[in-house]
Amino acid sequence: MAILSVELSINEKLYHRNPQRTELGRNILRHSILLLDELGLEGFNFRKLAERIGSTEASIYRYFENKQLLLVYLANWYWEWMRFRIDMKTMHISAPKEKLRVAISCIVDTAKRNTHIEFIDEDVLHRIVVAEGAKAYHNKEVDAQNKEGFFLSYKALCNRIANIILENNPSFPYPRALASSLLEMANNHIYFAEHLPRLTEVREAGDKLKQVEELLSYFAWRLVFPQVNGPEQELSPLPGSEDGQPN
Amino acid sequence: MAILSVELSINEKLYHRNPQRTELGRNILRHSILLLDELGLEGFNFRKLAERIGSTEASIYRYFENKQLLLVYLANWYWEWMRFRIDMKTMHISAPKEKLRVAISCIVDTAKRNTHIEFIDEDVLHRIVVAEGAKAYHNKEVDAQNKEGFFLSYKALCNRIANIILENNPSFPYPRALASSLLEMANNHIYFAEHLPRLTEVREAGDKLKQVEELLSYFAWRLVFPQVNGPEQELSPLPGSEDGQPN
DNA sequence: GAAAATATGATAGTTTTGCTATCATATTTA
DNA sequence: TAAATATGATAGCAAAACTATCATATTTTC
Repeated sequence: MAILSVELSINEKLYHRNPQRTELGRNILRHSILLLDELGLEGFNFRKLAERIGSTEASIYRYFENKQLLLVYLANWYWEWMRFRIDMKTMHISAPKEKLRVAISCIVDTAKRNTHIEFIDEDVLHRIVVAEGAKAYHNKEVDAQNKEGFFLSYKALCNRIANIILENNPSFPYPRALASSLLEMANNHIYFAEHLPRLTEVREAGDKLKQVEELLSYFAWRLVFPQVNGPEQELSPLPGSEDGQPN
Repeated sequence: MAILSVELSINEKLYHRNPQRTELGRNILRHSILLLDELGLEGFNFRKLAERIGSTEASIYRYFENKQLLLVYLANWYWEWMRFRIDMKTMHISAPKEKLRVAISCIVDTAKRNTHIEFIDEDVLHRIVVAEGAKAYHNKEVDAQNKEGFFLSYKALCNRIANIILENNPSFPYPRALASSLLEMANNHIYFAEHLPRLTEVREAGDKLKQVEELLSYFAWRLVFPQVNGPEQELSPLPGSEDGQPN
């Protein structure tokens, strides 16, 4: 379990002052993650965050223009981190199928990290991305923000996964669409299992992340290799258990 | 082109006063859709809406508790409307494949309506659902709101589609997950094509909705009928055109 | 058709959010 | 040691997110 001191590179236009470089900045990152998790984006604001870390609103505004951009920053951090993990874990693999399997396990975040970054709680950040991530790009400023490169990390991540898909099937017609759909599905089904279980077969009980991984594998395999049935081992990931849940 | 005067039934807990029943209520619905489309959820508020329709903030609060619940109301309206369309258009069909094809065309909203409701601009509402729909359930109150039944329409819709999937393949292990994923994918890929085109193969040019329909069909067919290739006609919906778009 | 109930508008006010400005002081860097 | 930079303290403002009250329509009911 190494301590990663390498700074992830995040688009500089996302902040006024680089939060990874100062004590206050790292405090803002650490506690914004915790507070966003507690309150949700709508309940969260810079005043509460300042209070929590014993600083002032004005100081926080010196780092981030507003909470939406802080969210975009955190999302970028997550996307960069996921791409880094995928690269790390697929680098030495040559078999395309195994690469795809590993990528999917990174997407659902089951590929347990052997690295930690002191000021980012990755599990809590994962929850935030699951619950609030889509809000990073669902707003009226998307086009302007996209022009500034705020979503380059997401696109690079998507592209990385799309390439692995193409390595498996060079004539697959929708590599990017499948990649982005796998990314979105991972978040959605984790969220649905917890809050709107009627929208998915993934169950809160047991290892939810493992189930999501199986779901994504099932989809990816059937789509990318139309005649085959699954990532070597399983044929039908989930027994069609009659659900007893009412919600 | 009939005028539908039937009131869609929306969970009564979503409003204080039924907006479909009064002139002001219908004005709120009509103009909230237009204004949400213009400003996005974050830029939208009841003051601006009141100004737009020549009423007052207080009057609008007599109908809806806040803008988030108004959004949930509109989303419910959309879900109910989609389910109604699917039922209408599949009712007389007995072939499961054809049912699924029709359902998908309803999901992406290409199944052009032959009905209109005077105070709802369905095309604009569709844009709102695409851009803001996910915010209806991504908030800290989901669990409480779910308990109140605010998402019953979405679940019923998802269930409807899941049943059509099962009619096509009774042993398909993820009918609900596929149904909700198709619903989410429809919105996402329309949005991506417009704002983040690197995340999808769907192109802004040409008939975007038709392309999304082909994408969803491709996915659904490969998943539900693993040996077959598409909804009768096409084998490979999109030629792998090298993309010249930079975003 | 009068009385009662209900809906709207007008106005005002409260609290919270989102954000900017200024100044003093601490800390770092040159 | 001087200069630059970062933070904290404080203040303030405009807008958002409501709530309350009262007068006047309008509708409903008896």
